[in-house]
Amino acid sequence: MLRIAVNRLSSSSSSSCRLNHTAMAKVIASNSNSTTISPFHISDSVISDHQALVHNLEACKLSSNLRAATGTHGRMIKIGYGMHQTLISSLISVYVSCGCSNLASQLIKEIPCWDFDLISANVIIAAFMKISEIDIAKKAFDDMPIRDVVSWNSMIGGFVKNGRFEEALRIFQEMLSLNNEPDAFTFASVIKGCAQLGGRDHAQWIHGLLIEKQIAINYILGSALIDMYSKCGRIETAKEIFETIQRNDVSVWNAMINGLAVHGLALDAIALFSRMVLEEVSPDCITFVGILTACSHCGLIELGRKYFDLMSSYAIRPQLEHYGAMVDLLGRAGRIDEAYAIIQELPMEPDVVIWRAFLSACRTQKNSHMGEVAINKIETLKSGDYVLLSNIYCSANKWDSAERVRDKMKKNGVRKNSGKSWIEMAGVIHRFKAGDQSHLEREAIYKVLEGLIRRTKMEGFIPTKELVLMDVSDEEKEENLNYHSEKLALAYGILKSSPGTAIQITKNLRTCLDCHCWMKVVSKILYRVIVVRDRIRFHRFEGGVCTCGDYW
DNA sequence: ATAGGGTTAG
Repeated sequence: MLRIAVNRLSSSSSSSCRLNHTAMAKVIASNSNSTTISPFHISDSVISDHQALVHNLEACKLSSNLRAATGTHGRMIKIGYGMHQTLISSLISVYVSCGCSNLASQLIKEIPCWDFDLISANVIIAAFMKISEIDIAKKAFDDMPIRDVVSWNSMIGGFVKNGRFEEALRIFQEMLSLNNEPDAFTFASVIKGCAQLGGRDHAQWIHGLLIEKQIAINYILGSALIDMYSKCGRIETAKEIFETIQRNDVSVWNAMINGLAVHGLALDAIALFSRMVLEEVSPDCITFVGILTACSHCGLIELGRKYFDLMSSYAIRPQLEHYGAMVDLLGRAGRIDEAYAIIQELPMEPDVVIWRAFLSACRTQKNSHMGEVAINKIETLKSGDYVLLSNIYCSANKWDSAERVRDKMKKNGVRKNSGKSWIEMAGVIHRFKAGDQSHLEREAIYKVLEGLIRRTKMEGFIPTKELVLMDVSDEEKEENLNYHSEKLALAYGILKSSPGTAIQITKNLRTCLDCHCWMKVVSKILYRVIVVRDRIRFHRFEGGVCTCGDYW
């Protein structure tokens, strides 16, 4: 079974915390004789050693004070609490919140036998899920003699955070089958997972279950539901929910504004912003991210500028992400110089996100010179960066330069992540990567696809080969345009659904130019609506045109 | 001890 790519894992590790075990021992040793172990200076004579350590760890966690944490760790060992399970779990949680995942992992490996009490085990699951040490979290969960709703929620939420939606759903099903009652926390995570999956049946199912369990829809669940229905292509249902729930929290508005934005309804998003102000809900920094990206994806340059300037009247100072949205807005619209000017005049240091937005603009504008400027600013190049640069050279007909990028990528051992698309049929998610051979019905799927390719050719469709060179490794050479993942998913949809019904596909990357053109033609010759949700927005193909107006 | 809405990229 294929797995969805994990996008944007939230692992925050500070460079100052990259200690190995020996270093850890040194820090501990240097602190254990110190008299200022506790940030609160609790005297041992007043309370017990154990209680003092508990207090210390609480304080360390609140202040994210690594030095104090290692100091406390040292003291724990010194006074014989080194293997105390409750303290260990607290310490692990402190190390994680300090961004020192390696210390947390090291520590758990030193525990010879795991017999954590309920709460300690829950702490450990949450901590290791946070740093994507899924196997450790799983082991802690599996070893528990008794679990409560928090244990289940931490596992489900952890899987969702790490992009493993199928496992999240599986464990949720297991929770239900063992007659454990889900609560609002459980639903928030499962709804988020369904949002990422993008399947309408899954969305309907979890919403129905939420109603059946009579769980009150607070602003968190409300935002999650709006987000889910938007991302599953049911913007109308999202709007209905928005109208019926309490809207006094900004996140509900943000979810709705972003929902409209991913559907390319920038003007509706802006109208909602005005209504929000009328209803006296203050926009926050995320509201503006939503509005600016809405403008960006629709090419509304002047409106984008207007809302960027409007931020100050709400006392919101633009952050990197707002500047990033502006770079994207201008770059996408072909105003490379203005985008570059924004970066140069930043009141803070540009991050990789900014440079990637700029690089992406260089790609759409086929500007290899500025693309080189951008790529040199990105310290650790990821596969996507190489692919973008290679694509820039290809579209500028600089084949030898493209070749050099691919060689460099190979030399550095970077593999291109393949695009994945999936489609929900009768409540089951079917996943495809480019040239996928793993589906049970592959023969029928390829037959449908080849038939479609013939028909689109007859219709005069010419493949856009400009980027074919982007296939980076030898093994992937056979991945040609005809078998891109979205085409396979579409073929499966056509194979399995009745004529005339709409087909909805979800993709983990941006849709490619060739596939986009092709989908338009297919929608026309089959008289069918095809909906593709890509990484940033929805495309609705009907009668040979797409709702994105070919601007994306 | 567990939950919501966010910018870039293939």
